[in-house]
Amino acid sequence: MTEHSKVIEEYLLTLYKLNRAGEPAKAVTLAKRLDTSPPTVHATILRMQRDGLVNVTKTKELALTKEGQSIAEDIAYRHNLSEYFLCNTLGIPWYEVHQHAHRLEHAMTPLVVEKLAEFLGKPKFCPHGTPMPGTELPENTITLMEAQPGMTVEVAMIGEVLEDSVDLMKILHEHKVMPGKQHKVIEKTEVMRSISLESKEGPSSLPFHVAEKIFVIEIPKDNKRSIQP
Amino acid sequence: MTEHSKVIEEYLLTLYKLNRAGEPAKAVTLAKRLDTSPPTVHATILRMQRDGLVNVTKTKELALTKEGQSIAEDIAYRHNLSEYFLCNTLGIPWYEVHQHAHRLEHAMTPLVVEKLAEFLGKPKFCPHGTPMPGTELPENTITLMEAQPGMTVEVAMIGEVLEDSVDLMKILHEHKVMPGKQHKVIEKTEVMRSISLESKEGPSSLPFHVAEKIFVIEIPKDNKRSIQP
DNA sequence: CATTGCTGTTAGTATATGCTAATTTCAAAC
DNA sequence: GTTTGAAATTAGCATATACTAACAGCAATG
Repeated sequence: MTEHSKVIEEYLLTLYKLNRAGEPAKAVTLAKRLDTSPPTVHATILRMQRDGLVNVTKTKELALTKEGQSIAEDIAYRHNLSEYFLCNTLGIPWYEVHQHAHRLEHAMTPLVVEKLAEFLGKPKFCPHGTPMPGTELPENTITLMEAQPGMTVEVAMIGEVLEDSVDLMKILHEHKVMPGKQHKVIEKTEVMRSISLESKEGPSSLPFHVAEKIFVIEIPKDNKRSIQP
Repeated sequence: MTEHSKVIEEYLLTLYKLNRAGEPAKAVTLAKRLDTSPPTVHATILRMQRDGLVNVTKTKELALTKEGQSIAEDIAYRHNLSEYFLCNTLGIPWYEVHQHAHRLEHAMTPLVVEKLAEFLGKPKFCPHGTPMPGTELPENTITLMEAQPGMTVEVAMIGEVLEDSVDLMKILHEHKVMPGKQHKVIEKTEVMRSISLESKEGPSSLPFHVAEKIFVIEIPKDNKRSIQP
């Protein structure tokens, strides 16, 4: 487990997140996510292959090697732990922590990670509800897109893709669309391509492409208890 | 105040520390401190001049510009704040924190710095006793080299140069030569080129070149109160 | 004053990371 | 099956950061 540059760590983390989101890990996707030109991505992937971090399949899919996977999980952990710290210890709003954690995740030594995890009480989820590597969302998690009108749902996780836009995150925050909060699904209108919700804090409306990236758990009507602590 | 690379930040911080230690800031010194070849240092300094971070005097002294100085102070602050956090919040031994802070100092956004400072209660000194930029050691601070046999002194600061050697730091720790601890100066032997001390925890002996980098305050015999909290 | 030696500088390379423009490849669509 | 368009790749270039080897400059020293 050699030391890798910030750039390589970013590539690894992005591939890891694509995998978890079930999206195909191709070079173009990386280029878009990382806002980098395709030739640059190409060159970087060559180096990563050379260094045994990824394999490229015949269909040009990028697959993390054992080593690549393990490093990626480590980075994801550092990222999520940082977010948890920034939010719960320093009091930085949950919808802003991503960008700051993005810097810290590459600067934490193993000892710092270990001590920080202990200090925080070994949290299992980041403030966006993303499970730390090794932890999974409950089996019955669905996307908000899959929720039916009439259902009451509790937000479990805000998909990591959404974290990149602070503006969007802030809107989610204002409408209390955040982990642990419950909302009732009012309707899904094809014309508007949006879903309307209703919560204690008031009504809100989310476009389909956002709803697809929000993960929720149905709360049976006779039991309104929160699931994720 | 543009964004600067880790490398440039390191150069700035090193120049800042040389200034504070009263050592001449020449290219060779940088090369030694940063463990980098002279040509590399040369090239980097050219870029730093180009970017308005340093000026080179006729005598080849490197002087930070206003901007360079202000960035350097910022980095020093992030470094010291990180050390304080790692030591006092996470419980990492004071003699080990330097290396870990060394990574973090380049990864903290202004908001994180601000919130962390608040969380820690705006400390004025790092665990080695180094004052944060804007703060100074007491006027009557002297180096351990300057202390005379018979004096009782309280350690105020372990010079930053010493922090680079964890082994040395560990030894200082074992002999309780650390900020806030009192020691009695027993003798200075030219032959051994070392100073012997005596504290509640027992005797110790420090070579001159180390004693030169340890800053202490004389404690009058009729008043054994600690000075720096 | 000439020599010695540290310091600074040039020359020549190497690698990682980035770009644009141009070209190739390949599968999907007509 | 040929066309077409996205994806991958190649070519050519730029910058920051590193190195070694060689050389220049200048002050201290004999």
